[in-house]
This record gives sequence, structure tokens and C-alpha cells, in this order.
Amino acid sequence: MTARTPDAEPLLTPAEVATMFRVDPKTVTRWAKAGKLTSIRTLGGHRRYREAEVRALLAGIPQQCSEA
Amino acid sequence: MTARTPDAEPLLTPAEVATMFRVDPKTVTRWAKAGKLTSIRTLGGHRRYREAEVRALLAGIPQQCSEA
DNA sequence: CAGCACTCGGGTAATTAGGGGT
DNA sequence: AATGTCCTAATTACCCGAGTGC
Repeated sequence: MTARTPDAEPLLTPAEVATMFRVDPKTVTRWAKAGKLTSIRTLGGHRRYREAEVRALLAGIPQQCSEA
Repeated sequence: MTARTPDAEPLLTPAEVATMFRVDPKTVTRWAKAGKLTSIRTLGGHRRYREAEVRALLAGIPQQCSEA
């Protein structure tokens, strides 16, 4: 039954982010490595990015440091 | 209290975990096979995952607040 | 009992990671 | 310093048919 929605935040794949920014996935990876993007790693090592953060960056909104 | 609480830990289906990680359900199965995820098998062979474990893996390392 | 959505299993393409060079 | 392109290795995504869960 279309599994429920526990509490999943929308994540994007490197290709998705690259397409949105009109750059190569490699560049997105560099951004993540540079700490400019919050990267969530899968158990296999691949990166996933927060959709909200990417859209905020696209909108020109500076990174907000959400401290715990 | 008509129903007791038989130490039931919240379990997630493969689709649930896959949605949270933005990956394919097959990938989650692969993680379980690789021992990266604690998999609880149903009597029919289907896998169930611990919500607490998945959440911990998603959080992974506490996000560090980069300087401005 | 029947039916649909989901998961299982294996196999094959596509994507990603990492380093190096322009 | 930053981006795009080359390579190899690893991980992930989609194909099928059959079984499970409700």
C-alpha cells in the first residue's frame, strides 16, 4: 500500500542537482566536499542532497547554519 | 488496557527505508545482505528494518555547523 | 478464495566515487 | 581557485517471473 511517509525529507541525487544547476555531477560533488552543500551519504558511499537546501541555493538564499 | 505492549519495536518495510534514503528498495535489500543493516525476516522471507537503526544511519554523523 | 501491491531472487545497464590532468 | 573531461572500480537502478502480505 504505497508505504506510509514516516518522516522522510526529500533528497536529490547528484544528477538531479547537477541538472538544476546546469553543471556536471562532478562539480556538485566538489561543492559537497568543500562543505558548500550538505551531503547525506548512502550506505554505499553515494551522496544525496537535501531538496530544500538545493532550492534555497538556487533561489540565491545564503546558507543558513542550523545549529542543534 | 485491552491490548498489552508486547515489546514491539517499530519496523519499516523496504519501501519505507528506500524512500528515506532516496534509493531503490533493491538497494536496501543489498545493504541488508551486506550486513550494513539489521534485517528481520518475516516467516515468508520478506525483510523488515528497525526504524531506530535507519534513523541513526540517516543522521549518521551529527551535522557540523560550518563557519559563515 | 481471489486480487493487488510489495518483495524476493538474479542479471544487466547507468550512475557515482576517486584521482589525475587541462 | 574553480570547472570539465579522461580513466577504473564500486554502487546503484531497472528488467524479468514468482512468492509473500493483507
